[in-house]
Amino acid sequence: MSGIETRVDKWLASAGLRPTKQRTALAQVLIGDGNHRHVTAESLFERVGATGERVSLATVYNTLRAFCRVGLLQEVTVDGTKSYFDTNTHDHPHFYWEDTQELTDAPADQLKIVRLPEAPEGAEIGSVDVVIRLRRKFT
Amino acid sequence: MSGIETRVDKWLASAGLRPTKQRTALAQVLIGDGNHRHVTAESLFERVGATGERVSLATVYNTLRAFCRVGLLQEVTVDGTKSYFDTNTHDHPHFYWEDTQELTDAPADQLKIVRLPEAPEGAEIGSVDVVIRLRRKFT
DNA sequence: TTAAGTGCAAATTATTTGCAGTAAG
DNA sequence: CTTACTGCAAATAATTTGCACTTAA
Repeated sequence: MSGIETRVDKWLASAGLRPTKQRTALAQVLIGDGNHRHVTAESLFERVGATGERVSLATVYNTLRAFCRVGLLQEVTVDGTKSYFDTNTHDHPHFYWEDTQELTDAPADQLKIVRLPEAPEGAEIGSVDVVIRLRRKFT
Repeated sequence: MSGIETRVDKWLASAGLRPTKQRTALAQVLIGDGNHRHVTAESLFERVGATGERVSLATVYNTLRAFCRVGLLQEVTVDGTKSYFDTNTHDHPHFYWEDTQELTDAPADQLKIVRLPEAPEGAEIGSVDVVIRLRRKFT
C-alpha cells in the first residue's frame, strides 16, 4: 500500500498540496494506476465512493478546482452542462462521444495543425483546444 | 422596415419556422446587418431589449434552442458556465477572450489541420471544434 | 379554429460558499 | 498550536419546464 500512496503523495507534494486523506484517495483514483483519466465531479465522486473512502461531493468539487489551480489537472470544456478534468495536462486533442458524453484522448501524433491564426494585437495564445465530436455509427 | 424584415423572415422561413413577433425581433438582432454574431442568452436578451422589443428571457432561451435545432445557429462550447451561439454555422475556429469572456471568429483561412485523428471503429466525426484561448498582454 | 409560440414562476442541475468542526505541519 | 481542509446545508447561476394565455396559419 505504501508504494502506491507514495506515488500519489509525491504527485500532491510536487504541487505543494497537503496530502490529506481525501486528497490522497482522490489522487489514487485519478493517477493510481499510472494511466490518464477524464472525470467529472460526479464520476470521480462515484469512483472514490466505490473504493470505500468517504469524500463529500463538495470536497470533490473543491479538490478538482485545487488540482487545476496548481496544474495537476486540466479542465476541458466540451459540454456546457458539466466540467471535465483531464490528468494529462499537455495540450492535446480530445474525442467527445456525444451519445455517452464520454471524453477520451485522441491520438496526439495524428493531429497536425500547420497554420494557426496568429493572436490579434495585444493578445497571446493561451491554449488551442481541439475537440473532435463523435457520433456512433449504426452498423 | 419591410426590406429588413423580409430578410430575417426569409431566414426563418428557410428553416420552416413561424415568423412570430419575438422571433423576428431576435433574428433581426442576430442577422439584421448581415454580419455574423456570437451571443449568449443573456447578451441577446439585452440587445433585443435595447431595440424596444419585449421578449422574455425564457423565450430567448427557447428560441436559441429552436434556431439551433433547425440549423440556423451553431452552439459553441467554450465556457462551462454559459452557452454561446454563432450565426456562422460553418465549421470554423474561434478565439475566446478569457478576460472579457468574448467569443469571436478566428480567420478560418489561416487554420490548417493536416492530419486529423481518424474516428475510432464504429464512430464518425461530427465536427471538429477548435478554440484558441487568448490572454490579453500587458503593454 | 387550432396547433404552435409566449411569458411567467417554479423547478432543475451543476457548482460554489459560509461556517463550525477536524486534521496536518 | 494554528492554518488549511472538510462536510454539510444553504446559496447561486444558467437553463428548462408546466401551464394558462396568445397568435399565426
